[in-house]
Amino acid sequence: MHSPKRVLFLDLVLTLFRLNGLLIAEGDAMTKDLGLTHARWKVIGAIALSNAGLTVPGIARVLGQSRQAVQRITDVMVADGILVYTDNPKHKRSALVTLSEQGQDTYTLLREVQDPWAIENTEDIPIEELETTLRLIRRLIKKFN
Amino acid sequence: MHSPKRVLFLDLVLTLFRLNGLLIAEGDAMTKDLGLTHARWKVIGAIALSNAGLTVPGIARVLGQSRQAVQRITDVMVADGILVYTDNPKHKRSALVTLSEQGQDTYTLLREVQDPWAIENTEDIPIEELETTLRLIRRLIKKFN
DNA sequence: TCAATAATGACAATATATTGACAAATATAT
DNA sequence: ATATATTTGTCAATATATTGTCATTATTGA
Repeated sequence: MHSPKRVLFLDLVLTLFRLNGLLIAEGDAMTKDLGLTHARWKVIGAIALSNAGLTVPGIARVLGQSRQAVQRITDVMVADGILVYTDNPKHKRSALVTLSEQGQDTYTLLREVQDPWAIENTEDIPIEELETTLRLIRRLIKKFN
Repeated sequence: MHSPKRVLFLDLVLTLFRLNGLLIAEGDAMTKDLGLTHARWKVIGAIALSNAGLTVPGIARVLGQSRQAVQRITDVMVADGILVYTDNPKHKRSALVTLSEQGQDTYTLLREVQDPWAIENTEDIPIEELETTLRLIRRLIKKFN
């Protein structure tokens, strides 16, 4: 029994792996001069895109990574003065991770390269397709959570 | 100036990172009993989905990874008897990576869990949305290649 | 309320991946 | 053809990520 949907989906999964790698490479190239690595700009991006504050495990969930991996990199970034652990009213031990002043400066610089990049690469893509894709990705995330 | 497309895209990127992690977790859970890790089933999947043969750098390109990382894991898998390096008529040094008999058996077992998984998780998703998404992802890959 | 369950920080061991470098093979352009 | 650029295998150093464990804190359900 042939199921084109099955093949489509497995193809999509493989393609997502590939895009994931390419996006990381794009980001690394983009942030080379800012002294960032993908482990770092991912964390900064996750914090920046969050409305409420994020804890270390929260960042890990957003990024689809283990909390230990995120903890490791946030510890280094706090030591480097890019991030700050701030009191979390909802949890005694699990601090909120926020951008320090220096971190905000870094984020500003990041935006200066990231925004044109985002605009340039979506120029020829209809907004409806972006929305359909984002909705589908979110739907899959919900399944796998 | 607000650009909803820019935000949409950055959101999509972050969401893709997350799905990437969840897909790896899904695959690892699915293949736990087969003695596979994501580094391994990704390689098997890439080979299986390729029509022509794949070299180590070819697999790396498909997976969006460094060729060195793939070389490392294929070396181990060859030592374990899952993969075989076979003559590449098009290149003197760069062998084609193929499944051994044992590797094909493993792939059969993989399919037995992967297929139902793929079917189950696309049941409620219209094929048009899958196609739109796959097309968009491919379009992005082309940009970043 | 309070017992059971889940989430979290911390630490360690291991696996996986990137980056850089070099020589050999291949592809490209002129 | 042939010089130039790219690709590839290999090795090494380093960065990043996962997995497992345990004590502590939060959350949930009865």
